[in-house]
Amino acid sequence: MELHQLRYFVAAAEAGSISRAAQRCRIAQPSLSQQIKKLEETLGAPLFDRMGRGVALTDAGRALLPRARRILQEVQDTRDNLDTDIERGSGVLSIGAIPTIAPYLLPEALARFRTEFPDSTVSVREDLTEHLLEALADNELDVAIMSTPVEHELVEHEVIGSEPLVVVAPAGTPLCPTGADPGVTLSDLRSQPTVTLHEMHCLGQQISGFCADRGLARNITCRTTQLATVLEFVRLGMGVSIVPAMAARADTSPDRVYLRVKTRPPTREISLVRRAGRARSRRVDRLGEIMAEILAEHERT
Amino acid sequence: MELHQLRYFVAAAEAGSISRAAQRCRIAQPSLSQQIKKLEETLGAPLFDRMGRGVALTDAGRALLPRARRILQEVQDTRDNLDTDIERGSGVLSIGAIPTIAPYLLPEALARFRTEFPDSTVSVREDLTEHLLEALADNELDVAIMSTPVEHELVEHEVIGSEPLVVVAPAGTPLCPTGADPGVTLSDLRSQPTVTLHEMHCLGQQISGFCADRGLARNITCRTTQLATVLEFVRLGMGVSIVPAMAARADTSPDRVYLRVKTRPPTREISLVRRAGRARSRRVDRLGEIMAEILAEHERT
DNA sequence: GGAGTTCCATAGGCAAATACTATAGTACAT
DNA sequence: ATGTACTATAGTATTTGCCTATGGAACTCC
Repeated sequence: MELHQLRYFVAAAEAGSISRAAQRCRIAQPSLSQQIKKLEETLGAPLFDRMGRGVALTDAGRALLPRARRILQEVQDTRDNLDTDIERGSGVLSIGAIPTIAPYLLPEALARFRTEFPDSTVSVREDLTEHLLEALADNELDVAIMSTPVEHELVEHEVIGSEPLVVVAPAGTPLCPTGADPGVTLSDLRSQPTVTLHEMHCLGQQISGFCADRGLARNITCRTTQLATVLEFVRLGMGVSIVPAMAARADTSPDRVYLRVKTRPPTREISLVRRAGRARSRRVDRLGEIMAEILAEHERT
Repeated sequence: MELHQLRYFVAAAEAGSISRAAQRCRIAQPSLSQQIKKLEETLGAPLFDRMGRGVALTDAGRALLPRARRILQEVQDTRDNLDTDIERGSGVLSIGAIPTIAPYLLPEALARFRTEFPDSTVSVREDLTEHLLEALADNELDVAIMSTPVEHELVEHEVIGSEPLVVVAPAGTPLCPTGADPGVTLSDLRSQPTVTLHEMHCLGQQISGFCADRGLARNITCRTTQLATVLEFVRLGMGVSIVPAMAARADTSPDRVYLRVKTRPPTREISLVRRAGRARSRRVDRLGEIMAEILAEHERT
């Protein structure tokens, strides 16, 4: 079954004549006859009654006609609307994000994104940096959001913002005696029991790095693989921790307090990562801008 | 844009590789490359990013993918379901009927028909016998319901029933003095003012024929082109008339009485008429059976 | 009723399009 | 740096669709 065969079939059905249909299709009559015949052979049923004067649909032809029209219409629609579809960002976009960013940045970003690209379907994958990089290299993802630096030859990144890491402590912690300035220094944590994120997360590694850099040997009592678990331990008074500011923003519990680091505050850099060599995607570009805006808003407040 | 190009495109998008897609499509890799290239040219946009290791969709490719899948699905559905569609009588059937039958027989017949062929679309044309015959000859109609005899070389008919013609008179007419037997003879009409249907209708001609046959010279006061108009004149006492029994059945007015003709009652024969040389249509056959059933029911009551 | 016209099917040739083999070029992996 | 995997290109073979010519059947007109 081929598209031109369907076209010829519909033309013949509408014209009631193979000759006239051939004229309208601007081909010779035998060509149209031949293609109709082929179509009948592939479908296994005669489509027309031939009778000297013109042709008339059989039951099979009557059944095929609306289907053929629909298929041809879909093809025409594709031709007509593909440019618009591209413009409007139709189709599936696969986005990756690391677990310490995804829940805090993606919902807001994708909400704004969807208002701009209502026809867009987004597929989100939440995974560790290294897995996301592999997925990008394998073209399974169109873009990923993660924290730089990243190490991968096939991948290129674009910094879209940064955010401070802050100290989280149980409410009523002796770390913040005065209400005037709730800041701390990292060395204030030396005496504190500490809950920390597993170093499988890049954030866990970054935090370890900051502490080592500043000569802080932490008293780690617990190491978990989810930020949500870290926060729950903190709430229960098991210790303090260091978490990204976006996690602090999202926290509504009265049982935890967040303290900024006064001197040399640690930060992490957030980047949009793409497979090198791929054409720019309007939607990916725009998603990066949206996330940059959100991070900038965070920084201002 | 061709179906095999869409197939190759979808295969390449799903495989993420032109080589693997070619394997799955059981063609050589350069052939698939070439067809993708042609598709890109006709659409005016690159569909893939090529990068040594596999291919990845561009914005245009992402937009095309769902449309291509839909088209291919429609084609597959057509292959898979055409036989079922034929069986179930899908598609448009064009039916003709003369005006003195259509309103009395078609609604009931098509109601039953639709319960048997719910996917069927029916197009009804109401016209005079000669026009219907032309339409049949031109294959504009699949079948027509009319009163035999019909004169046309290209057409064949099948009698599906017959019905008596009855006398209609204003309520309180002196024609039926006794309640015991409401029948009349045609010669009873001799003294009556008469309303009659125009002879453009075959029924009008048939009635004239009957009267002439029986030596009845009518006193025609009015000649109209619609049975409904005839009946209205009768209601107002302008005269009596002769109408088909199916019109009597449909009449609920208390202002008219219907009287059967006792001796040599006139009847008309009702037939299913088709273009000669066309393959039998299950739906047309069944429609004829349904109408025959209805006419038989009429006769019994 | 017969000649002419119209229409569809078949046959054979031609051109275009598609598929194949071979190979070059590029990116990635070891 | 070499080898492997993948895509693109070139050239050839084959298929396929379209064309012209023609035959046969049906309808029309005289």
